[in-house]
Amino acid sequence: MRWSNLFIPTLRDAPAEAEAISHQLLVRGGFIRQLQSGHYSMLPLGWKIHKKVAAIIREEMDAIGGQEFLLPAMHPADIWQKSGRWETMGEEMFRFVDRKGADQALGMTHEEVFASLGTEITSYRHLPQIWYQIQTKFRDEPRPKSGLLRVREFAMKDSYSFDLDDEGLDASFSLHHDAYVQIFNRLGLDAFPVEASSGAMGGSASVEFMVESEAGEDDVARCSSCNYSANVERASAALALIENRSSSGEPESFPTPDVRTIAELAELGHPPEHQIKTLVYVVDGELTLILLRGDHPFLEQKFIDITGVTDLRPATGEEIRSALGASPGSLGAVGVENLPIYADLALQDRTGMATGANVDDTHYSGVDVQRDIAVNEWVDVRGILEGEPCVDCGNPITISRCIEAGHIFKLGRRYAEAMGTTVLDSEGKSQTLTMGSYGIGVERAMAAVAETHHDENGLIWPMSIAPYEVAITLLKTDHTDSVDLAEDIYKALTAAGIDVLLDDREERPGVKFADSELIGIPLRITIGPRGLENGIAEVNDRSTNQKAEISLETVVEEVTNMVNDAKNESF
RNA sequence: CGGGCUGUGGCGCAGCUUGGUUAGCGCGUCGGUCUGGGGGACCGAAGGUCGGAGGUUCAAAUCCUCUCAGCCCGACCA
Repeated sequence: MRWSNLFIPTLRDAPAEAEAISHQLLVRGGFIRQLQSGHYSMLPLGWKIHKKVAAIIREEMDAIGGQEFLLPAMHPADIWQKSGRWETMGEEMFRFVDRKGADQALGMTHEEVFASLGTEITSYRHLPQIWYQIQTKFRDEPRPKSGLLRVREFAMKDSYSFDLDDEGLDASFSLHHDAYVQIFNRLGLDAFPVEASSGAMGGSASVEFMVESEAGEDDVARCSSCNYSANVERASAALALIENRSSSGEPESFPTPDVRTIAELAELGHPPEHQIKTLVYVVDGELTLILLRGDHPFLEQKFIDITGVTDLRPATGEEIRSALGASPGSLGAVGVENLPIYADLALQDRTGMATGANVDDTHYSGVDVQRDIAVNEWVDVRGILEGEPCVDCGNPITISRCIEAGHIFKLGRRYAEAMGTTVLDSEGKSQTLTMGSYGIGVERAMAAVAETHHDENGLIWPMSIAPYEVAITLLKTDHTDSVDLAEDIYKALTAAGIDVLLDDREERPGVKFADSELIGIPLRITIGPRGLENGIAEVNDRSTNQKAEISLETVVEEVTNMVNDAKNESF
């Protein structure tokens, strides 16, 4: 294409509201524009990348036997009511009523619809099936942010596997796992799999594909030496050994006026690791105590995943006072018998602990957890800390910020059961299918690439998804020989199947260089009188900043090879 | 939902405290001249309901009230 005919509205300054670097560069480069918070228009340049990302995903899904569908974005309420998610999805699902008075929703994901279609699989002989689509999802996010990273309307590749048994599901899951590795590799994303929480999707296991980036929203714990990696929402760590302090025969109360926090109690000679933190939550409507070591944060997601509760919120001050008779700061579980008590595993066998006495301004010391507290259930609900020992090998854990680029789930039979997705097995008996679901957000993948592939001059797209593979920068538009040469090279490269952008605008060279770097075209051929005289063209590599002077005789062939090499490199 | 910030041509901003000609500046855009290997110079021009509504006032971008939108932090989130 000729740049002079294209709509590529580049900006010198990023809009003030853009903070994430991917957001700034995608707007400045003329790839996207915001319509409203969380909704972006794809401009021609952005849409070209979008299509290339989607094409890679399609190739890899097809390669594992996936079949492409396209399902409606708008759903009747009843399929969501069948799975129970009409209620549980809450405000995140866009809902409205049509003219007939029927409840409608905009699809945030498609387990229900695909599982319904799956009822037409009638025999085990037709299994396994892998079905997918690349389609628009709508989610009323409480806070869209960072440009394309978290939006309310986006294209998602979502796929769904149907199998008879767990072995089949494992196989389908593993195929997706490998396909995802391949997809992210081809996108130029350094994504790694981590154990994840399944959240609202439910199911037995899930793996997220993470790309390390400050712009991300997840924290991932990784072992510095072995392969252990997990989202902190479910990560575990071994405990560094702590010597128990001795306990006397029974807890002793002592006055603690104005002591409200772990830190304040620590000043009185009770370090955080020798304290019990008592949290009061309302769990599915029931007031509940959750105990942790003083220095350990509580991770609600781990609690939800372990207990399977659906509704969890901190208790209010009044609720706490009426149940325990004291205010936060002096709470404890010693002697509490009428409330359920969950305790973190780190408190097991601990003695000589300090905790609130359920009397304002009073604490206990010498608490023996086993002896003095009626723990109903021991659970791993603490957030792990940087540097703690790995559960597998004992080496220190590091925690890093990541973008969740993909997430794959073993769903089990939950949705198939709700939708009646059954087949007859080899013995003629009806069996409910087991499902997996697997997602990649297309725009988020673009943003993740932008977030990790840029320099001070702009974006640096990998060859595999670059909007144009080669830019021809024509320095002097009134120099006939240059124009003719640029046209010839443009035609020859295009004929060789290369995506070429001919910058034939009547702009000064500096503007053209700056623009081609901003929009991140991987290779640039510079054509000008000076090179012409010497029979050479200058070829610049955007990622390495290397320049080569190549004879005009061979430049088409060499650039073609460079493009194809770069495309194959990431396979 | 809680906290903070911001809305003035396509983009970035000033003006607001202390109300007062025709609302400025840079970038970009259009026409022209000179230029031409890293966002060039000069001349000329177009483009603005100052987010919206109401109010105070002789007079409102500026003061008051309400409201809408956007961004950031938190909560929340496949």
